[in-house]
Amino acid sequence: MDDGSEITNTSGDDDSADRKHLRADARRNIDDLLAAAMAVFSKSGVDAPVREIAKEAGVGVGTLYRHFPQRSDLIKEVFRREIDACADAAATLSQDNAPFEALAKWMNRYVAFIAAKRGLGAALHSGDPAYEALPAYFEKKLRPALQGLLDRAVEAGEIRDGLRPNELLRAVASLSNPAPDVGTDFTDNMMRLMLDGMRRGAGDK
Amino acid sequence: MDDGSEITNTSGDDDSADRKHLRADARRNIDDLLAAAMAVFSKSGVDAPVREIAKEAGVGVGTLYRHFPQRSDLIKEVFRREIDACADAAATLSQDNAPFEALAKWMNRYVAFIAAKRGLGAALHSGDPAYEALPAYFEKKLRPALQGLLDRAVEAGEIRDGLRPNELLRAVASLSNPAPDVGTDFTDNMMRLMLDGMRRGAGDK
DNA sequence: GAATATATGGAACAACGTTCCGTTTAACAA
DNA sequence: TTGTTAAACGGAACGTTGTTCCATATATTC
Repeated sequence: MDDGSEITNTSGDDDSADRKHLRADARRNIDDLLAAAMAVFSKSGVDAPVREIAKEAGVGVGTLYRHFPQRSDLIKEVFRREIDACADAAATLSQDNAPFEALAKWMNRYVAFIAAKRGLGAALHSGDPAYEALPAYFEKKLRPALQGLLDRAVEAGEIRDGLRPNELLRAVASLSNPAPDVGTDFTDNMMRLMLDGMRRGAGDK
Repeated sequence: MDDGSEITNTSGDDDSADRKHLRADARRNIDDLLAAAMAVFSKSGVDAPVREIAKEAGVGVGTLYRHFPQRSDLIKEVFRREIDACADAAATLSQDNAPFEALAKWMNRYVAFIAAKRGLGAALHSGDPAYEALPAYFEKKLRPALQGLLDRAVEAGEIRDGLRPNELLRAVASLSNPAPDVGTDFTDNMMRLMLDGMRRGAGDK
């Protein structure tokens, strides 16, 4: 039943075990490549040429392919890290803000993450099996993060109960990938609308 | 205000005017190319190589590019024709069937059209300006077609009033582009559900 | 049937993802 | 420190893509 398409199976930090018996230059190059890929993707979209990423990282394409045998492996790893960062931000925001404030800030964080990824949606729906595991990872990490924020805001009586995190995530993802005919602040407006709608008693007169 | 990205402006058949002063072999090759493209797209998806289409049509790539200066021009023309055919089917179905039956059959026709186009969704959301005009053409041709079917079914008292054709079209398009984790008959099931829900008094007990 | 504008085919180009392999270098034992 | 060696490196080279170019072929017209 293992289709081999799971995202690098890192429950916690067991990839640092893999990294331990890597040569020092290899570890450094992997880090440089991921940083370069992140920069290039946000500048030129996920369709950016492999050579551009290698150049930005200051390594040859051979080195890139040694660590990421396929272009999609690099994309997946970058997204995995960004998803993790986005999920982790929930805890931090929750500590530093009032419940609803934390929720609102995290939603905007999520919007920024999705919106910055030009071409990600296209890649996900391309039918390429290399990306099949990404949506599952999205949900696995992001749903609990959002769930925690929702629970806290519900307990504080700031938003209403029964909101389904998966639906919110999907809705935001759709709204952040706007059609070409709508304005740029469309997403912001819809987000404000959604957040207002979530407030307790929003339906009352 | 003309952004030059409109779909070939064919109100009626004014492209046959263009075709008139084309050489006979050119006309024949254009037809062969469109037929070949249609066949290849449905067999290998819209990402199929240009050379494969040229070979299927029995012409050189030079000939293909003479008539369709960009790959996307060929794609757009194929879809324009299929959209037209789908819209025209509404009138035929309306004549040969009872109102609700015609509506149901047309919806399934639309589902088949969308589902057969592997990679179309990705192309539409790719951000490539070459495809920007397609959604508008979708709506322009398909909305009136569906509107007519809805009106007739409403007048016959078979479905309820107030259904918005744009929403139905968008919903069906989304449902026909299923995520990889759902089964193949997902779309059929959802379509049946929607059609049942449209029936007059579907909400009653 | 010649003259000519038009259309054709496929070699050639640039850019892409990916592979290959001669060279370099980090790691470790002596 | 030095020598040995497995690991990692860089970038030329390959195959496939979209697109361009132009010498050749062929409808069309008179």
